[in-house]
Amino acid sequence: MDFSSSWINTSLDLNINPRTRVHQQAAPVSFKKYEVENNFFSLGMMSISSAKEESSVALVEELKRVSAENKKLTGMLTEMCENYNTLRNNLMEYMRKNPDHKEKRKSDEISSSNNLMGGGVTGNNSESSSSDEDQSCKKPRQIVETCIKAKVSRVYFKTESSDSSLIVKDGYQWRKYGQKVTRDNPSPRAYFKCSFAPSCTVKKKVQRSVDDPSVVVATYEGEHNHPHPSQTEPTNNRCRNQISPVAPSSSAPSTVTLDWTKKAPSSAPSKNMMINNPKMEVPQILVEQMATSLTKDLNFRAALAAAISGKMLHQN
DNA sequence: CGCGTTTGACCCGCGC
DNA sequence: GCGCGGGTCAAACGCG
Repeated sequence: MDFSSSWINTSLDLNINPRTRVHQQAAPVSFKKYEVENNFFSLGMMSISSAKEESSVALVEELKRVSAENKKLTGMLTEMCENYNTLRNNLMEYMRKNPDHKEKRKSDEISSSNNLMGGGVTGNNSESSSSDEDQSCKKPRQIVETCIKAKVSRVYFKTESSDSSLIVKDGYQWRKYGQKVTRDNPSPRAYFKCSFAPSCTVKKKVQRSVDDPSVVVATYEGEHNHPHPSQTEPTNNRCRNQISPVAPSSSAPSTVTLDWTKKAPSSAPSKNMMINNPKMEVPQILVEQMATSLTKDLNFRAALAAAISGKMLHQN
C-alpha cells in the first residue's frame, strides 16, 4: 500500500509543530507509546523497501505531530476546566454573599445559569435532590431551584439553509411528542423525548436560531441513564435525514473530527484528560458546555473555519 | 399492523 | 382572576 499517495493532512494548523520536516528532538514527547513506535520504526528499517521507508518516516512524523497537537489541545481543555472551576467557585461565593439576588425563571437565564453551575449537578431528576443544599445554606427557593434544575445544555448544529428539518444527529434515538411555534422565534420548536422513556427522562428541544436560520439549537434537559446507542448499535441507521453537528464537512477517514455530541460514559472520563490530570473527572455536561462555549466564540469559529477551508483548498 | 410523526387541544405557571 | 405562552397529551395520520 502506498501511503504517500493517499496522504491526508489532519492538522488544523494550530501552530503546533508545523508541517515542516524539522526533526522534533526538542518536542516534549515522553509517552512510552512513541518509544514503542520509534522502536518499531527502527526495526522495520532493516527490511522494508526505500519507498516504504519514506512512507513510514512520514507516517511516524505525522503521528508525532498529531499527538503533539492532541497534547496541546488537551492542555487547552485542562486550562479551560481550571478556568471553569474558578468561575464556578466565584459564582458560588457571589451567590452566597448576595442571597437577596433575584433571578428570573425564564428559560434562557436558567440555561445560562446551568451552564455555569451544571458541572456540579448530578442525576437527572433534580427535584428529588434539592434537599441537601437547602439545608446547607438557606437561599431563596428560586435560586436553589435554578441551581438544582435538571441539567440543561445547548448544542448548536450547522445545517444547510435549505434544510428545514429539525432532526438532529446526536446518536441517541428520540421520539417527537410535540411542536410549537414560540413567540420569540418564527421557526417552530420541536419537542423530543428519549426513546428509552420512561426509564430515561431526557428531553430535547430543537429550534432554529433566530439570528442564523442555518443553525439549529438543540437544548438537552437531563442526562441519559443508558449507554450511548452508538456503543451498542454502531450501524444503527434509524435516524434518517438528520443534521450533523458543526464539524468539517469532509468525512475522509483520516480527518480528525471533534464530535462533541458523542458522549463518553460518565464512569469513563477521557483518557487524554487522565493523562494530563489523572485526578480530574470531567463531567459530560462540562464537556458539552465547553464545546458550546467554543462554538459560540466567533474567533474560534472563524479560526476553525479558516483552518478547515485552508486544508480543503490545500488538498484540492 | 406497528411505529413514529403531526397537530389541535389541554394543562399549568407566571405576570399583570 | 384572567390572559398569555410554553410544554405536554393523545387521537389521527402516514409510512414501511
